[in-house]
Amino acid sequence: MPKGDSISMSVIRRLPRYYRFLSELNDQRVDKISSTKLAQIMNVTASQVRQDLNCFGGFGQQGYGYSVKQLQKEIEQILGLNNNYKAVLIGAGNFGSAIAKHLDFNRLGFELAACFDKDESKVGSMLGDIMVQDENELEAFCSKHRIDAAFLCIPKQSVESTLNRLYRMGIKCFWNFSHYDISAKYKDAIVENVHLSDNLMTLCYRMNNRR
Amino acid sequence: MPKGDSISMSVIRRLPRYYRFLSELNDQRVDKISSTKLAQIMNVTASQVRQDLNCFGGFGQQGYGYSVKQLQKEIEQILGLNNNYKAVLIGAGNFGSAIAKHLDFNRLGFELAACFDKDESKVGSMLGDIMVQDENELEAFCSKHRIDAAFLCIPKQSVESTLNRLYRMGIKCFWNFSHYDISAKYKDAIVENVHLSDNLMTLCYRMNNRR
DNA sequence: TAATGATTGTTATATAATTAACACAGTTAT
DNA sequence: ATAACTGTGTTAATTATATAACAATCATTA
Repeated sequence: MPKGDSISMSVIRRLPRYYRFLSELNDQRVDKISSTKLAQIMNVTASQVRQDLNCFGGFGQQGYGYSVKQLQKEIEQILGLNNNYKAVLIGAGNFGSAIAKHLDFNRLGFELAACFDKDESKVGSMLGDIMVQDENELEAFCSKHRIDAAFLCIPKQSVESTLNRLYRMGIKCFWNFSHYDISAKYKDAIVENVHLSDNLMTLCYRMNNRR
Repeated sequence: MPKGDSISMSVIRRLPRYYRFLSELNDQRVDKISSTKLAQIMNVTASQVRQDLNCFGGFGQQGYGYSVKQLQKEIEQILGLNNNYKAVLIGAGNFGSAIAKHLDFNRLGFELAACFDKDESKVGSMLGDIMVQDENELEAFCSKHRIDAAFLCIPKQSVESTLNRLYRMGIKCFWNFSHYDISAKYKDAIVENVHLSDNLMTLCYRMNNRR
C-alpha cells in the first residue's frame, strides 16, 4: 500500500503491540528478525506483519529480514512517541491518581503538565511529581501553557461542562475514561475511550459462553 | 442469524454499549424505541442495530419497535450480568486499588471475593469493604471458595508465577492489565486485556495524523 | 563469482463485517 | 374494517480485513 493512503484503525491499533515486542527483542540484543519469526512470537500471521509494516514503507530487506532496532525506531516515529504532547489530567480520584502515578507518559508521547480537581481536599496534594490544582485554575493554566490534550478521569455527569471549557481553550484531543460520548457532541474531537466496565462485561459474556 | 451460530467478537463488544444506552433510556422513562432512533442516539447505522440484536433472537415487533425494558433485560441476560462470578484481585497497587474502589462489580457480573498483594505493608489495609491479604494465602483462600476469575493488576514480571498458581487452582479467566501475553501461554484461558499504554499511543498517533 | 536459499513487497484470494434493500407483519388512524 | 404507515427480520450487496501465493531481490556459501 502506498504511503499516501490513510491507514485503517485495525492496523494502527496493532502498532503499539509491534512496538512492545520489538522493544523487548531489542532488550534481548536480537538485532534482526523475519516476519515469520516475529509473527510466531506475537501469535499472528506473517502475512499480517508484512502487510502492516508495508503500510508505512519497506523497512525490511529481502533475504535478510528486518533490523529490530531500525524497525522499533520507525514505529516510534510513526506513532509519534517523541512528540511530548502536553496534557492535563482532569480528576484526581481513584483512577486519575492511579494513572498519573503508574504510567510513564514520556515514553508514550505525552508530558503530564498539570492535574486538576474540584475537590478542595485534594487540591495541593501531590501525584508523583505534580501538584493537584483547583479546577478553577484550568483556564489560567491553559492560557499560559500550550496544552494539546486532556485525560478525563471524572464521572460522566461532570464531563459535559468540563469538556466545554476545554474546547473553549482549543483542546480537542481526549483520553476518556467516562461513558460520556464526546464524539457525539464534538465531531472534530479526537477521542480514545477506555471503558473498563464494558471490557469486564465482555469477559463475563465470554465466561458464560465458554465451550 | 440463527441463535445456534457463534457470535462474532465485533458484535459481542458492542453489547455493553447497547446495554448502557438502553439503561439510560429506561431511566428516562422511555418505553419503546425503534432501531432507527436507537441508531441515531448511538451514532451507528440502524442496520447494524437490527443485525446485532437478531444474533440473539427477535426482540422487536414490526411496526412498533423494541421495548426498552425488555431489550435491556435481554442483553443483561445475554451478557450474564446476574452471574456473580467470584473473582480475586491480584495486586493492590495504584491500579488494583483504583479498580476495587471504583467499579461496581455486582452490576458487571462479578463479585470481588478477595484481594491479594505480596507487599506486607499493604496487607491488612482495606480496599472498600475487602481487606488486602498476603499473597501466600492465595491457595488457601481459593480452595475454600469457588473462584471463577482473577483480575491481574501486577507488573509483567510477576505475572507468570502468579498465573501458574492460579491455573493450578483451576482459574482460567483473567482480566489482565499487564503486558504479559496470557493467551500465548495458556491456549484455553479466557482473557480480556486492558492495555492503557497501547491506547494512549494510539491517541498519540491520531493526534499526529489529524485531519 | 555463481549458485542456492531466504525473505521481502505486493498482488490475488478468501473471509469477515457493515450497510443497503425490501417483503411482510403488526400498528394506527379513519 | 380497511387503508396507510411503520419498522422489523432477513437476504443481498458492498466494503473492509486477513490470509495466501509468488516473483523479485538480496544474503550467504562454496
